[in-house]
Amino acid sequence: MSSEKSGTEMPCAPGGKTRVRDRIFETACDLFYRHGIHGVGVDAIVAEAGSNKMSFYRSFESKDALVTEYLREQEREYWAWWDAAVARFPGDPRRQVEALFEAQLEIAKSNACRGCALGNAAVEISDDEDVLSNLVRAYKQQVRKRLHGMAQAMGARDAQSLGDALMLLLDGGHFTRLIFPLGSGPISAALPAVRAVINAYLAPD
Amino acid sequence: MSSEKSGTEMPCAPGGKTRVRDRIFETACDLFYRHGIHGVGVDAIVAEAGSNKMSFYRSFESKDALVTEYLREQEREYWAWWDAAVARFPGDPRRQVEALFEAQLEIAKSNACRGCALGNAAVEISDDEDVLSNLVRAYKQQVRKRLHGMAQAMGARDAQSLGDALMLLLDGGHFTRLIFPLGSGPISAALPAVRAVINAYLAPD
DNA sequence: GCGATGAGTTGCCGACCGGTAACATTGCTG
DNA sequence: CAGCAATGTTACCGGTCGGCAACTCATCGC
Repeated sequence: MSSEKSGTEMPCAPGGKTRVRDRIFETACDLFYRHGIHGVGVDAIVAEAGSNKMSFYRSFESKDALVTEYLREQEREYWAWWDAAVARFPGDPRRQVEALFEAQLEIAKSNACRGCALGNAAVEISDDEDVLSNLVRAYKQQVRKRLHGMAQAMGARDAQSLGDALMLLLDGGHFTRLIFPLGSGPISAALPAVRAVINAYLAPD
Repeated sequence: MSSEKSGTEMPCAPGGKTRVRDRIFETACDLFYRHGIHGVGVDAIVAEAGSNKMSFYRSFESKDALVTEYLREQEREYWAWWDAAVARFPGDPRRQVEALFEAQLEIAKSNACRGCALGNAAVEISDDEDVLSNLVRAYKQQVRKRLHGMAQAMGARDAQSLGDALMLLLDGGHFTRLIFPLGSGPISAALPAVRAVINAYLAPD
């Protein structure tokens, strides 16, 4: 344990070769998302990935390290999704917010959707697990900050409040999606609600 | 296993005697709420309750049975809380909804608040755990139904949509409360958002 | 004082948890 | 082909999980 850290960067590193590490990681992400972090053991992961525990511990320091990486990956994907939705309407913050909720509804229609991975993790992890909870906290604060920024760009009367209201609607959609399948849940009412609160905060006093 | 079901109804049944079963149950509820269902073992419960495993299994059929009872109790308490908040403004559905969100904000100010126990359980339990997931599902449907009813009583243009929007705000508050402590989170923006969406759905169009 | 009942104690079970050692196998590359 | 790195196999460790048997102790009404 000196110069190299994990042997991930190989000299050869060919093209699309399916590394065992990647297979395990993707399987783990899938299982964590579907059954929760505490609900999935290392054995279940490697079995589902068609591998074994030794290969797991050659690629990951511990289960905890895997969980951390899982959350980081989820955050990465989430912001990529966010940026893609927002990028379609540059300079139009109101339309951007609507696009976010449209995209959320689209995702919610998938059977695999189980709401927000980061938010769900917040339910399972306790406050004394610093690394994980700080990660989730930072993510949520970033969501709040971005929504606040968009509300401000709209010229809202109280940008902080409008941003917070939008966040409630967003997370409400995530939370309810856990119970109501497909598009049958309250999440389908998100867009009109979004428009209503935006209108209220943009109305001339 | 024939006539009696659990031996709860005793012939003597004195006054305020602290039954071990009750002590264990209250401890379990507290721990489940704070650390999640999967995050608390039977040993931890009985240790915290100052009892032991045998006393536990004399009072409860299994941990699963305890969890079921925990969720039922949470539901009972939730509706009691709901009814109390609503009862202050009979015949005024709009004011009732506002009172609900006021009461939610009040609870959110407590350090012990970790959002919605039933909703949090939905994150941890998988769909194949029929008893639990059906219980949570029924609860959420009931929330939705009640909000729909209140929206209808207000004379909203689209009562279903308004009820769903309110539910998103309600559950959004629960979900965000897991991360943001005390009154520092977006939940403080719930009330103005509620008023905005209600206004929008009541506006003469 | 008696027995009934509730509750605590010790100890154990099989299963699974996260994690590891030693060894066998594959497969690519020089 | 040799050699080496990546992967798979088996067995194991200590700990904890949910759950149970057997015994003891305390209380309380008769």
